[in-house]
Amino acid sequence: MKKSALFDALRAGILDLSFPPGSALDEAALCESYGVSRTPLREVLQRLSGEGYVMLEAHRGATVSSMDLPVIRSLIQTAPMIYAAVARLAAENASPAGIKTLKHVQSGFRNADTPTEMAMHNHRFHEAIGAMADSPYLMPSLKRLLIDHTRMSQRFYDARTATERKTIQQASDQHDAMIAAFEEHAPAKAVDLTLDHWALSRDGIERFVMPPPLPLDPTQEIKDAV
Amino acid sequence: MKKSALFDALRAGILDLSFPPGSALDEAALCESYGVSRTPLREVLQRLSGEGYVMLEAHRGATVSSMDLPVIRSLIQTAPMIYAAVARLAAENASPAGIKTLKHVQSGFRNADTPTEMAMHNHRFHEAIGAMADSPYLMPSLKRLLIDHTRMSQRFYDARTATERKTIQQASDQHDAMIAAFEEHAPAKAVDLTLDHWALSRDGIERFVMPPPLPLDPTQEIKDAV
DNA sequence: AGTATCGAGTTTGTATACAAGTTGTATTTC
DNA sequence: GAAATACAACTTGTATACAAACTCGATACT
Repeated sequence: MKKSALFDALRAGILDLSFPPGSALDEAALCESYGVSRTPLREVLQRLSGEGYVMLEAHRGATVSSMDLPVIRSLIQTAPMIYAAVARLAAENASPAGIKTLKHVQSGFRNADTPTEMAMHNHRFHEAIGAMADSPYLMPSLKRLLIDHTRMSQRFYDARTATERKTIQQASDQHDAMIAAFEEHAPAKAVDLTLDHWALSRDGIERFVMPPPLPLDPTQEIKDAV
Repeated sequence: MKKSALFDALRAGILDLSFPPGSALDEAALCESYGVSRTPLREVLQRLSGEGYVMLEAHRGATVSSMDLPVIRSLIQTAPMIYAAVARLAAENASPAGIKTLKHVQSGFRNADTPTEMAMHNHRFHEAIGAMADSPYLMPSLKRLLIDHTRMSQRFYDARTATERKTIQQASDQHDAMIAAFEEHAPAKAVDLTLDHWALSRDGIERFVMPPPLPLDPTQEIKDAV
């Protein structure tokens, strides 16, 4: 069980940006802090690489997958299509068991109180939709998508203004509506809701990519940037 | 380089069905025959598992991913959508370099003389389209799809009748037409051609899933089934 | 006779030692 | 003083030995 704990820890750390995109992962240090030897650690890194969390280059170690501009462009271009396709299948294949886990995850999402926790529950929510869609071929893309989407939405859930809090509430309501659409096997409705949900999320991504401009006073600027 | 050779060998063996779906892969035996120790072999298996070639269960070793009926249903349901999406992006993002490799792979496809070689070149052809589409989020699904599609199309390229040979010729012509559509940045055209191409392939899959009925004589039937 | 339990044998998982490769620094040369 | 090369330190890759888990057959019990 030690190995899976290590896997989950690294995965969570990458998703919540404690391991920043592009940063190098030191084998020795990770072995030390998780108390495993290099063999299982390396197997974990291989798995993480297979799922798109890290990049593995020969003789050069592991680095957290980057999130540069072309990647973000790709995400915005591809995400709605994949989410919509998954939603359609989920509505078609919805099972009582699937709906139940979905409701459970969603209640966890509603009760979350830190931005990171919200982002993680949102991740699980959409992963659960993928599981219900039950398509071994779409799942890999969905998972890949969710990695970057979750990383970018860290800012989304860090609500600072009343407007932002309202937006989050809106996203949560959309989750509920989506569950209802799945439950009544309404693919078209599920797709529409999913696209609305995506549109909402897009704004958060834009805030992540283009943060508010720094103050014009240079000394202030340096202080804020740290 | 030994490790990547091992990876390619296993990958090719799985795609051409020399390792049948569902069969177990013995670590010791593979180490023996490829002359590597278990550590790199296991890393290769991890990678293959990440890409969907094998299933890895704890304390239970690696098995070649199966191709049971639900999976095939999923494939038929999902494939056209993914292929179409990839084709659209490929047409939009087509680059001279991408077109060049596509033409190269296609000439290899035309000159292939065994069913396996044809299936492999077809695999590479569609992988090259995926590369040109340049979407890190669609690629994983495309690759997953191609694994099973290639395994199922082994029968497709094993032409026994004049009709079957004609069908293969038709598929090859479609490849050429698709390249042309990419080259002139015509997404709609590329999508249409891709869907036609898929329709053709579907018949081959049906022949794979539902082989011609066995003779009615029971003794004959048992002999053939072995 | 059927089922449950124990144990030998086999297979998988982990740790560690060693080999090979890469990076960065220092020294030498132009 | 700048550039190139060689060396040293460090990081990654591989082999092997050992530990843990599972399988399957034999024996005992219901």
